[in-house]
Amino acid sequence: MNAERTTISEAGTHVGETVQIPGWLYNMRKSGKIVFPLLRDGTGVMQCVAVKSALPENLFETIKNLTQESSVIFTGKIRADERAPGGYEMDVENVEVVQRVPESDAYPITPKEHGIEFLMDHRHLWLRSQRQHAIARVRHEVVRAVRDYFDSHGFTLVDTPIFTPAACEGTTNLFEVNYFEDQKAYLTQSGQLYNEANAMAFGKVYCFGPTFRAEKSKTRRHLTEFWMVEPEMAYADLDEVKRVAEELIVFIVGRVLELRRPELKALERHVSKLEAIKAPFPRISYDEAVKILHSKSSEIQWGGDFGGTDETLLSEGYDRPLMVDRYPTAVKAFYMQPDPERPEVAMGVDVLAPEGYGEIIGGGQRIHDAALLLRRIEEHNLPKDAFNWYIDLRKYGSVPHGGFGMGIERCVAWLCGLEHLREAIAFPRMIYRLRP
RNA sequence: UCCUCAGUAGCUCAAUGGUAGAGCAUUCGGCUGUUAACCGAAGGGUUGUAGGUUCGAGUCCUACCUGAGGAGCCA
Repeated sequence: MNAERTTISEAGTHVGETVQIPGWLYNMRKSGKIVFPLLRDGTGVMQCVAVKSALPENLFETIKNLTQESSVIFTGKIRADERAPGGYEMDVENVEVVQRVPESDAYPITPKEHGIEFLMDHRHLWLRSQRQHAIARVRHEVVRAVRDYFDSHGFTLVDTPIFTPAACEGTTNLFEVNYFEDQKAYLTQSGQLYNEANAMAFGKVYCFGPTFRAEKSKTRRHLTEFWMVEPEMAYADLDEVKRVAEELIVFIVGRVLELRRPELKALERHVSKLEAIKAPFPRISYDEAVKILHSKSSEIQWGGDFGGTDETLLSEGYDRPLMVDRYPTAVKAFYMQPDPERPEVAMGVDVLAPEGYGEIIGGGQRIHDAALLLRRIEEHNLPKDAFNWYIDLRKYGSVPHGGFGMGIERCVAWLCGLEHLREAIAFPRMIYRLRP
């Protein structure tokens, strides 16, 4: 039989034709002399129909005795049917069983409920479920939108190293690795410092890759390995950083709404919440944020950083991402440009996603004055020698510049309405989970 | 590192200190339009580990292990 091979997503273009679809058995409902195998092929799930009277005896028995997640190649005629969830069904004419999962070692993830521990232990199989499939496709769309946005706005992709000789910020939250016999290296927690060098070479750059934080955080908002996109722009001030961050988010949300509606529906995401994401985003200062928090009976003191609850309290008053700028210089990184009119606050901005999803973007304007940068490095007790190259950037044609980092998983979790970041990446790495 | 909660059948969960049970999954039987299909039957257990209290512990106590949620820290 030489039927044309196709996919479930393309089945609608083959109505009336006999085609071949390779995939896996997702589930099967049986009713005596008629069975309904659900075929999954990575592009979708399609209900097939096998009728005993229309098939050779042994073929019908083969189909009827298939087990969940067995790999199969179904051949049959595509038919539009209102009763089918996807709109199309296949009347099965033949099946090639590539590998039949034995009953003695049945597929562990059944169509019923499972606990998170079990599912995380079987993450390599859990990815086959429709929900995980939808999340992965939204993530793909987010990544594609990020790249399209920067690629079409004059940014050059210049990726930064994963191995770094020293910390960008503190040293306590870095993963240390042996670098041959006598050296230590650290896994990057941000490409920003190198990004600044790249920005002085190319004007506008971005890097996009995994970052690592050895913080012992055990919450739904933390991973030890996550993906971050970081743009950096020469001749950009804080307002420009905020403008780009806003434009990027609006672009991403628009793309996901345009191309991933079926996935959002599968995730039961309230699309109206995402349709509200339009420029301009509300912009408030840290000072105002503290006042708002006090009015909501938070006990935050001026000078402290926001906790998870504070971020939720702040964002709940808005239907779109909230930009908070001018944090106390003391709680921010050493390279943050102080406000010339109020040196006690820094020209940094955090973007808090709505619905309590917290900080998805952090960034700001960097110090461009060599003397000030040197002073900050000393104040933070950082090893000056390690930063000589970074200080060079202020010696040879220094310009005001800035950028930000956006956490991909937090962005995906927000767009998908996930309760936990661990579902936003295929194989999450968390403090107490390194497998599978 | 700290706080809270939880570990019972392959999975999700019940079980007043007194004979360990149900649903799903699996196997067998029934059903030609099912939508997490349904109906009937069967098999399936060292109750996370080690101690302790008790006539008797899944249940109470101690320690440890594993996991979950949170705090601090952070995207």
